[in-house]
Amino acid sequence: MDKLQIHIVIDPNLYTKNPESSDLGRKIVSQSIEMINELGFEAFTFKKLGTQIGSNESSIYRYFENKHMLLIYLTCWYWSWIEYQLVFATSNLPKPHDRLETAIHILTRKIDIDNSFTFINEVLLGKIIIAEANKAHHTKSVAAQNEKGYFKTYKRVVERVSQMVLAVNPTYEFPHMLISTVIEGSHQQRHFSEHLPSLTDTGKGKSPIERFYIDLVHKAIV
Amino acid sequence: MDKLQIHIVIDPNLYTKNPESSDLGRKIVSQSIEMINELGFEAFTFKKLGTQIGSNESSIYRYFENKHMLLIYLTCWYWSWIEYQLVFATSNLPKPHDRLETAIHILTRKIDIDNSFTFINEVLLGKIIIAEANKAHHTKSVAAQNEKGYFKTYKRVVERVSQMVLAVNPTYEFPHMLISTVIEGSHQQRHFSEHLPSLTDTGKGKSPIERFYIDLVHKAIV
DNA sequence: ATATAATAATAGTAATACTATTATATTTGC
DNA sequence: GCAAATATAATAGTATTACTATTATTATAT
Repeated sequence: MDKLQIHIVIDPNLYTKNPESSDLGRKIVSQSIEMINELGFEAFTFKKLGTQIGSNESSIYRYFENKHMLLIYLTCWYWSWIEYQLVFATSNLPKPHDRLETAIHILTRKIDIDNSFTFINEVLLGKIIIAEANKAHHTKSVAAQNEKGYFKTYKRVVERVSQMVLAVNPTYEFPHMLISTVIEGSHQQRHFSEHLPSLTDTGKGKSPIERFYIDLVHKAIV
Repeated sequence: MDKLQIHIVIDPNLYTKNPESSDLGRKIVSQSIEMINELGFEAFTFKKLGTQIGSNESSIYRYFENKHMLLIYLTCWYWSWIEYQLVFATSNLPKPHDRLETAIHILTRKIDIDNSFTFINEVLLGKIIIAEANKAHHTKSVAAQNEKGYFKTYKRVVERVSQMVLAVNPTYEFPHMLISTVIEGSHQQRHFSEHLPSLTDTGKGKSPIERFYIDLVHKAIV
């Protein structure tokens, strides 16, 4: 059977020229994911990327204003992808409790490859989000203009799941804090479990991170 | 009455020359805190700092290998300071539950000035930790060598409070994840509440962040 | 008063993050 | 099939960064 081909639409403010519109553009995106993973975001440059994909630094600038915007583009893609999974996976669940548990599962689980999207390696992208995404948050200059556009998808994800929390318990006072804590926390835990295991309790049974957060949310809102 | 003067000792591996040993050194530390706040860590350079304190770029290099090490120094100072408060505030509390609640309070509360430490502005330093500290975590190059030294204090804080969790409930499975989630989460929430309020539930009553996390921990480990 | 250490001034380098200009392909419209 | 438009590549250049090295000056300690 044919694969379901879905298309994630990205806010045009995040790029100068749509990278999906050409071969070079797609190469820029897919190879940048690889390279940011290998080198880290600091050491990653458009010059190196150009060399890697057999193209020129200046050509990359026609797609993205700078490497920060590229990171924002990637982050935005990631959250749109998560949102899609969220909506898809919860669409047929009538019970609020099941819906919420499924949502938390999606937010906290280990990322797997999704063949619906050809030129993006979701596993590597997930690692970038975990390791580097706060750099997008915390850049003073970028903030002003792009905060709105960039955070739109992320906010929507938090909002959606917060609504699921309220569906389970309409009187719970802190749904947004709970969900953003879960999202950021689970990313942090995955990062720690690789680099600083003593800050986690990994190794305890299977999928401890998911179990921890599902348990946490459940107890919090009862 | 005289102020209690306490001295926070920092691992000598984190500096080339002890900044507390000279006037210039103290100026470097205190002014860097101001400047990183104003400019953000990216835009902050030793050259600018030198100009600001009427000294030379190259003189600053005699104290810190580079600006990343300075950030690590500051972060380390911060966690040592938190640890000191933690130990101090819980020292006379016999009941495990009170000890834990006090600890969570210290980890999540808004930072206030502490006159025991003359040349460091804790409020601004706290903002730096919230806004910029993950940059210290997530730099691939720095990681290898300095992770150990740098994370020592942070880990100790997590470990201490995790022990308090276990004192309340010895069977709780995820004490480290819980505490590191609380620490990172509360920082994130303070950042969001200033810049992206829709990701939080600020405005709901007084000290919502503290209340949220105290409630969360309490329910989690019951 | 001299030796030692700390700081400041100056200069220089390699790399980064771009911008601008021009040349060369490639696509598309007619 | 050819001109016009567009996309890409090559080259060069600039300001800034993150340093290092060298030398000069100042303060301090003995």
